[in-house]
This record gives sequence, structure tokens and C-alpha cells, in this order.
Amino acid sequence: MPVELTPSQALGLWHSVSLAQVRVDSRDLTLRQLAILLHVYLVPPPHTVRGLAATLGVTKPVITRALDTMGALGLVDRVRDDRDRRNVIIKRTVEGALYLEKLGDLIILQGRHLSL
Amino acid sequence: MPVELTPSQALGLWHSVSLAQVRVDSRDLTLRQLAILLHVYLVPPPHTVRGLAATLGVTKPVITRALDTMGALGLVDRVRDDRDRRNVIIKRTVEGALYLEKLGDLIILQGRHLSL
DNA sequence: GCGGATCGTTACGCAAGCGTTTCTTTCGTC
DNA sequence: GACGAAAGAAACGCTTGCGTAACGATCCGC
Repeated sequence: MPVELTPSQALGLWHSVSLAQVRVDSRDLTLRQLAILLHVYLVPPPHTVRGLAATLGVTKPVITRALDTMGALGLVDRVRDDRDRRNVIIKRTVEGALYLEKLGDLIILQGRHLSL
Repeated sequence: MPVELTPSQALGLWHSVSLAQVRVDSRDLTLRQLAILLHVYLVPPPHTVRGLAATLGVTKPVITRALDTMGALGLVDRVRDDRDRRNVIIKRTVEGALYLEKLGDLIILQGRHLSL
């Protein structure tokens, strides 16, 4: 079942969620980092650096750096692929799942408060 | 009328929109910048640096810098307040309106494509 | 096993954002 | 008019992200 939004609702939703997120979260992930995080958690594994780079349309170092940052925050983890030891598999973490769960709650809450 | 979303829909929407935005827009605004932009365009004027800082819960230089950046991109404009020349009024631009219009279209489109 | 291709990382110089502090202009009050 | 308060900008040192290019490790076909 699709979600039908008016232009006002769409931007209003983005507005209220962004605002709440800025106020709540000092980490201030970039849009790229957030896209990576969501992709890792919403799309079936395995996820590799190369795959993410292709998906986002960015270069590999961008992914490496984003994983460095989010890894330090505990939002993702990296493990060598034993079947092809050139690959690195990006793993989910409990903390990362919690982070996205809170974001989801925020979106739902703000969506519910939309009026127009 | 509120917008009711399931957790999967909420995060799925954020995922697909973030992904599309990263692929389309090389400007890569930060979450703070986007929040400012949305606030300026969705909330009735006038908007001042101080007011935005209070709304976002950040310091004034953060707002000044964000306005510098987005001003250079043509997304917002700054005008001195003639009634109190200490204030700066943040003005909307055609280009900024167009930018947000495209973002809104993207959100609507991705919302429509949500399945679960 | 050797040579080329592939994967992820690191190095480099650069641009942009951060928080704190200081400065300049303007206001309001005495 | 003088003076403290307020708004926004600029300065400072620091951190983080960027794109390009180079680098080690690993795989695979011969």
C-alpha cells in the first residue's frame, strides 16, 4: 500500500523530522552517512564497500570514511569476508538498530502530527 | 489529516529519499542546513539569525555560516531589517523554492512507491 | 607460481563546519 | 549625547569530509 502525500505534507514531514533530529542528536550525520546507514539496515546483506559506493554513486573512499566515522560511533561494524578476503562485509550493530528505531519513531510521530 | 506510517514505511521512505537525494544532488547539504532551509520556507516570516538559532538549538555562528553557504548556492538571501538595523531578515529565493519543490516531488514519488 | 585485475585502505592537499571568543553596528534608556 | 545591551559577523584553532592518486592484500586464469 503506497503512501500518498500532498506537497505540503511531504515537506512538512521532512521539516519537522529534520528539526527534531537536529535538536536531539548532536552527532549530526551527513546525508551520505545516513543513506549508508539506512541502506545497510534495510537492504538484505551482504554489504560491501564497493557495493555501497555503486549504490550511492560515490567513490570508495567516501564509504570507507563514513564507515570509520559510524564505526567509531558504534553504529556499524566491519568484518573481513572469509570466502574472499579482499572484501569487507559491513555488519549491523545493536546500537545502530536502536538508532534507526528511534529515527523511525520520530518519523511516525511527526507524520501523525501533520495537519494539512 | 495525519499521515499514518508503519515503522517499515517510515524508515523505507527515509531510505529511498536519502538515497535518491545523494545520487541527484552533489551539493550535499548537512542536516542542519536542510533544517534551516525548510524552516525558512515553511514557516511564516520574518526569520532572523537569532530566531533560527533558538529554533534549532544551536549557536548563532552556525546559522551565519549556513546562510553563507546556502546564500552562495542561491538558496536563500539576506536583507537588513530597516525597522531594526541590527537584525538580518532571511529571504526566500526562486532557486530555493525550486530546490524544495524538487525535494517535495521526490518525497511524494518515493512515498508512492512504498510497498509494505 | 606469476601477472594482471580487484578490493579496501591510506596519503595528500584542500575546502567546509564546529565552538568559543571578540568585534562592529545599532538600539533603547537615562 | 553617553552607555550598557543586543544582533550579527568575523577571527581563531581544530576537526572532519572531499576527490584524486597511490598502496598493500588477495584472487584468478594461464
